[in-house]
Amino acid sequence: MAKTYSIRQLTKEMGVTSRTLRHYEDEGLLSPERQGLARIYSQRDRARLQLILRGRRVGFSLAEIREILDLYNAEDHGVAQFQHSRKKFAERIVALEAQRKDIDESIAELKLAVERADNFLAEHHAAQNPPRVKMTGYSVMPAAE
Amino acid sequence: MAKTYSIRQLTKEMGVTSRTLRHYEDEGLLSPERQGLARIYSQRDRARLQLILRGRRVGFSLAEIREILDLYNAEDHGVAQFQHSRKKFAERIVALEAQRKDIDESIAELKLAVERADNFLAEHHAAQNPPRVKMTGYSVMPAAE
DNA sequence: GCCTCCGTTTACGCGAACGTCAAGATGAGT
DNA sequence: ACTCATCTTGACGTTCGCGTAAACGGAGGC
Repeated sequence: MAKTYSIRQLTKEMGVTSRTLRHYEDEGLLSPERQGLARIYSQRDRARLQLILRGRRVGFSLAEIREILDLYNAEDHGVAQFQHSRKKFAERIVALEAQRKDIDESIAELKLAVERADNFLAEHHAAQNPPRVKMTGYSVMPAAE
Repeated sequence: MAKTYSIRQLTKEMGVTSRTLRHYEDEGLLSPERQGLARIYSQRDRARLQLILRGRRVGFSLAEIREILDLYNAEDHGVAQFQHSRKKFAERIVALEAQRKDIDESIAELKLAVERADNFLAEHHAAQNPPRVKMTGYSVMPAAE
């Protein structure tokens, strides 16, 4: 028999609440089997959940995630549908690459900020009780553009 | 005289509405000067706005952005404050790097999906009117884990 | 004087993504 | 049979990030 999961198991493993899983079900992102009332999650459900959560972490809305999942999930497609899917996927890729650029830039800026803090702390390590200090040189903002 | 911007100019340049700028001001993210009632945005305001918008694109909440901006912006810090800032910045960097990993994985998966679509379309290009086709091999989901 | 922009404040509204009760079903253990 | 944990289905509440009127204030052109 294929391995299955209770709702509790899955919430603990994935770090979400049961409410979240039910919400995803309401939104059509998951559709676990039932044993009576209880939900029984399959490996496939678990895999979908992982995709959903990663989608969320990269900023997709649940509606967007559902769309992607539907495109993946289709069992019965014509050529036109495949072309449509391909196009959608390609669009997502472009958006994600732009987002990665934003992230890289943010990281670079934060690293600069860390460096400046380190410099400051190094300077004022020997000095005892530096009572108050004005920011030197670099103004309030990192250089824009 | 340093260059300044009206609210309209800034909205057009940045692709946001005036409501958004006022909202950021309400939230303490911007504080443009005034000429009477009218807002006058400086270069610094513009730079901050760019940071805000990029922050939003990478998934920061306005509260988080304000915190980062405040850390940047402080004019008068003690050693303890600098240490605190440094720590916060470092945490953000770690989070962003994790996020970049998620993005890279998402991109990789979407590229696979595009490839599969291309394969399908190549196969069924010569064939006329492929009426209906079942997904072959790869199941509903990409391999989990 | 009046129109037309561009700007302002105040404030209610909204969709997304859940949180948070309330009230009950179901099975396992004693 | 009783308790207990774990599940269920509503259904209203909350936070965030603005959208969207409503109502008004100058400044410039005709």
